[in-house]
Amino acid sequence: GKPGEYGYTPPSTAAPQTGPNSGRTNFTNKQLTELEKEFHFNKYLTRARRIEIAASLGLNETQVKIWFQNRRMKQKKR
Amino acid sequence: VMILRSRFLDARRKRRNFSKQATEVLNEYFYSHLSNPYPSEEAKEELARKCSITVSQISNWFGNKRIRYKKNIGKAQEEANMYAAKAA
DNA sequence: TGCCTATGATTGATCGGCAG
DNA sequence: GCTGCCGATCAATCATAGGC
Repeated sequence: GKPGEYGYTPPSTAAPQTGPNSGRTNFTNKQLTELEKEFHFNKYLTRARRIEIAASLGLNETQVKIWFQNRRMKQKKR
Repeated sequence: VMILRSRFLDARRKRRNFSKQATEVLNEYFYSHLSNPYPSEEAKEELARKCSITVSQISNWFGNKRIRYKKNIGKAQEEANMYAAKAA
């Protein structure tokens, strides 16, 4: 979702490219387990490590990058 | 779909509704700032004290309220008028 | 007791702003 | 000029609470 000016936002009419929501990724349990394991080892990823993780889990770099970003924010919240 | 929701078995899922007084305070703030229902960090802290809940819970409440209000502008109008009258 | 709606929490992804 | 991160938010969804 995109944050923005408060007001009515018409539902997106974009056709789902793949799966229920083309926009939201549904990570598998295995992917989450591996990402979590990596996070406990390193809170930040280097470009090289990110590419490695993404490839091994069948995800793209952006998904891995965003996951770590959200994970850090989650940890900070508690 | 067999997506293991085991991760959702998080204890935090065992929520409890906020007190009626807390909801009153939150709704009063929301409807009196309807044109820009985004409380500052300071405002959130004050609301958190008044409602005896955490700042994160205040953020969650406003996040849910903003989205759900927009999806029901018509139905929520009644609630909006109620709090507008209360404010006046 | 069962079902449906209300509601708090979670999370992948986006937006604006800042730093390198 | 471009990329990553932070903080806040969005939007969809989950799971339970509450009402009938």
